[in-house]
Amino acid sequence: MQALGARIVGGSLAPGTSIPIEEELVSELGVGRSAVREGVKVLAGKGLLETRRSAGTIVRPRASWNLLDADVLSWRFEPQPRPEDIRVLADLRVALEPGAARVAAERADAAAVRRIDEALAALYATADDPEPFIEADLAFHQAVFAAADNDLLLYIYDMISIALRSVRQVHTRSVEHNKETLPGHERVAQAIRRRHHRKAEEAMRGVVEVARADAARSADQHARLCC
Amino acid sequence: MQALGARIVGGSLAPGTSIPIEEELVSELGVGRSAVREGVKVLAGKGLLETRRSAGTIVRPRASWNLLDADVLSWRFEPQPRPEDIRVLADLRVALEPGAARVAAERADAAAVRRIDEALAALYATADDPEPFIEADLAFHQAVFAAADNDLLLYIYDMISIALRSVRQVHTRSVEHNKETLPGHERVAQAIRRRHHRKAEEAMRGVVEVARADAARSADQHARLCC
DNA sequence: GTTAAGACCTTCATCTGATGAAAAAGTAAC
DNA sequence: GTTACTTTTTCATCAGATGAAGGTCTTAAC
Repeated sequence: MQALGARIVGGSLAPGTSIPIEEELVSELGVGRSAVREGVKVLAGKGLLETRRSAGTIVRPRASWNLLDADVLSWRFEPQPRPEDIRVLADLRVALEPGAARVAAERADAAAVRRIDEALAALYATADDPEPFIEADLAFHQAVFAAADNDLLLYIYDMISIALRSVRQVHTRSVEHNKETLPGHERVAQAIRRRHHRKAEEAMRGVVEVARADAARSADQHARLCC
Repeated sequence: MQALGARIVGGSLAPGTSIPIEEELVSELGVGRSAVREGVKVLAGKGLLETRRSAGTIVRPRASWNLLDADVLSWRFEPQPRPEDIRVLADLRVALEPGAARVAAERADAAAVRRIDEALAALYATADDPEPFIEADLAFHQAVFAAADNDLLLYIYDMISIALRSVRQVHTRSVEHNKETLPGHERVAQAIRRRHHRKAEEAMRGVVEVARADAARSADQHARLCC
């Protein structure tokens, strides 16, 4: 399943083409027919494959893939995310997070606010330490999504955080840079605490717009350095 | 797969409990062991199940389900969505769509703008006809998401539209009501056409806030009528 | 009585072989 | 050239066997 999935999402098995027949996969991957069939069925369940009797198994068009499946996201971002994917991710955050912060300000109960404040404290506590800071950052944003009391929204953020973890190595975040982001996060937390949805949204927009600009810059540098 | 998935998402197989062993499912569902195993594997791929050797197969906690999987969403919203799920869906649109419209205004190319205008025309053309109007409405919002040039965002909307199709029967939309929503949609299209991201966002917020208020009202009425 | 090592049992994991069904491809008749 | 038939390919499903991993139970030593 992993082998096939990574090949499809990675692009070496293009949509529309048919994958080797069961028997060939058995010998190629060195497993039994049952294993092949179960793997193919799982990938079909994720929208990557479609099996047709007597016509083989073909790779479905990208439009029908479960793009927000944890495995599919990993195969897409894991080894080295493409610059285009980094843009997509940054844009998605800009589109989503301000609105999520707004709903969080509308729906947050006392416990949710407390968890956001704790996450904010962890952010301040780790500002000098790049690695833990990234985790604290992810935890802060997750706490905001959790405050919106909406499992679909929280699920989307969890998938985004999978991708963000893969992208973070591209970001060359300095300690100074981390500290600069603290006031923005503080404003988000404060607005949610005061149930001020407009301010929560604007504060979060500030945070993710900065992140998007950073990502664009990092992607540029990265492209210049390695190519 | 369908039978088990619907039972899990529907709640009659609670998280943490173990499902019947393979042999029992074989006789219960009237299929072979291979079919059972393939189905269980697919559900495991969607995060609903977890198999452990010698310990049976258990239902995973809700937090690890692929909530934005098309099948999982169908099982959740299909027969009759719960009022709580309608709220979740309406909140998700409020959180997501204004931001998506903003990014659409930033990224839309000429072809994307044209497709939005076509969808808008279809909206006007079907305003007197409730059923086609709903489809035109879904198509308009999809065109906006498509304009953002972001496959993850578009995927999220496609999943939302699956849920919206199930919810629409709850909405008792009148022809007058439909016509009242036209100016809002017009404003969204115009703002995107003019690449005015702030206005696109505000216009879309107006549209989805109205939809949220309608949904809340309909859910109330529905609850009163049937219980 | 307590404890720990060993046998045993349950259950999923995987392989293999066989049969069936559906669709495509080839073939022959007209 | 078209149509109807046959063959082949390939997935769908069932059934049986073996293996591995984890839990449970017995039993014997202390």
